Amino acid sequence: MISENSAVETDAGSANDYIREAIRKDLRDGHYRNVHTRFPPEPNAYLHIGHSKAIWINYGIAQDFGGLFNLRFDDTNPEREEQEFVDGIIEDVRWLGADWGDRLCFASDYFDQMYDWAKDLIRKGKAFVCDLSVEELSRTRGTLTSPGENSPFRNRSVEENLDLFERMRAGEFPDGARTLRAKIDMASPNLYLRDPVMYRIRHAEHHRQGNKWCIYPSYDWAHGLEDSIEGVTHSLCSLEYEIHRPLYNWFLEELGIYHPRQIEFPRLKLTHTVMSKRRFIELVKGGYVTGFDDPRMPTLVAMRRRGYRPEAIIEFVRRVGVTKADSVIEFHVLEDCVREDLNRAAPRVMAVLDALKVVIENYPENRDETVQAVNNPEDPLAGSRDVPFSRELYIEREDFQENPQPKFFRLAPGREVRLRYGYFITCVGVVKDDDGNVTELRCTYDPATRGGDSPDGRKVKATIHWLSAAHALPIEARILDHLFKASNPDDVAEGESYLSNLNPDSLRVVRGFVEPSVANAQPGSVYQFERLGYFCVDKDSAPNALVFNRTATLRDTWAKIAAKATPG
RNA sequence: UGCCGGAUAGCUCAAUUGGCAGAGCGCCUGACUCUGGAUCAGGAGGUUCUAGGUUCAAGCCCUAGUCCGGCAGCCA
Repeated sequence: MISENSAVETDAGSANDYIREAIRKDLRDGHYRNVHTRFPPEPNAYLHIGHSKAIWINYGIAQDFGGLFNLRFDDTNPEREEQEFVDGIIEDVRWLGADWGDRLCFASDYFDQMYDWAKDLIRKGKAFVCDLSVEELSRTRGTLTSPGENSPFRNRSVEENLDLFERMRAGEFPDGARTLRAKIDMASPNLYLRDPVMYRIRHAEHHRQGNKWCIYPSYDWAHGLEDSIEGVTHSLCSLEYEIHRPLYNWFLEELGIYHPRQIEFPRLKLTHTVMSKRRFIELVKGGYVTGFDDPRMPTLVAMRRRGYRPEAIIEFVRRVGVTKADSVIEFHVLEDCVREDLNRAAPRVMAVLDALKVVIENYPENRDETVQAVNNPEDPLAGSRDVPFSRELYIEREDFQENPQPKFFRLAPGREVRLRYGYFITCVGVVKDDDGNVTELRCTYDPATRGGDSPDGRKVKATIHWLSAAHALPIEARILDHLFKASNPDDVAEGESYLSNLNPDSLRVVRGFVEPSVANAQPGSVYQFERLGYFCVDKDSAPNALVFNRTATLRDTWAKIAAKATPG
């Protein structure tokens, strides 16, 4: 149980923002005795990264104040909603770590109560049945700068309204024939107060209610009621509902029922992506991505598939914080959170994505051995593993330059480097094909440097990753980049759509190799391929055909050094 | 020619009641290192949108502007 005092005295965490501030004041002033929030998605799409902000704010605040959090499906429009999305959303919210206890709620469960309350409003003379068509209603609503006009049906008697409303519910009228409207003020500067629609007729099957109803409540009518019924204290929603708040309050006041407080916050916006259901569908239908869970999409299913962990997403929304300013966050902030999380958690493994063969000339032909490799230098408990070593190896083509540029410290003719956890090797020869392409390196190794240390104390300037060619497992690596090349996909020339900003290189498929220790890795497992980045086993992966998504790159300081060293 | 909201470092955000404008990321420099990663240390970076006003004192309060965003579904 939440006592009055415990709620007030609870340390609201390190986060301090205008919402928490307002809640603290409400508790201090005795407006509410506890804190109860909710996340109310409509089950008409998969959740995206933007929703994680709403979840974090609602759940995080409930947590901070020792309060309760509900997961509620705002399923008031049967034409858009499906069970598939209910299931998907539940999975996503749980994955993020929000805990709604036994309070999994559905707005549609309150339809009876809402209907009764609507009749109360009719009896009070505060609602009426209107016969205007969509077009007529739109025309008489007025504009942003001019008042609307009263509906000719505005002064129907209570009896007539009640009768008509009951017949609406009974299914006597076709879709769109009539609506129930609140009677407020057609001259209000706030358009949402100009006799808003409370019920519309929709002869449609609801994913939970079946055909029980043919009238459905509108968002404005339903939402405050849902909050009130559930005992929500603070209804935290995004900024576009700010202008709806007077209406939210009006319904609760006219009904005289328990009155939660609505507070708004700005939506999360990210560069290099889009965040609307309509566009998700366009991207999928147009074949620009493979589905809602394509790892390039900003949906949570996609990010999960890509290897992002909930810890990283929570950290991201925490960093973004809560303010009233509407803003766009750089995508790299998210990536930085992902890197920070994975650096801590991901086991290291060696993989070569652009293989160059190396033959160790002084290593016996028929021998192989194993060397010990540390699984995660950030985590002493992660232990170590055996990695096979033999005469023929693969290294990254990029780790060799025949004519090394300034500040390039890796392999070059005559130069010695360390094979990570292996031996020091020196390049003694370069084999080329007829076109002059390097096809193979001839090297020697120093047996005394086994494990990577030289007994004579000599240093090498670089350590590179490698694979024993005979033991390496072939993999497909999907190198992912921003879906849109422009920071703002809507930044396009006249007549063009955001689709012209699609990044043609957002997916590059590469054939590479990985060490045998990951042979049985399950989809979802994330590794750091040493020096290459973080990679996650994709769901398309099979035991003999491993597929990895590149979750994120490492911070690439070499790219900066190379750029500086290159003239021009 | 409406209503509502916003504007502080490159970006995202802080700044008790009006009381020395700070942090994270990014950037630069250095240290260290068996990932050119990570980590650590240091540094640069501000006319707090503009113009007035109140005050001992203004990012904060007042006035007038400027710019940006949202709003005219029987969507949520």
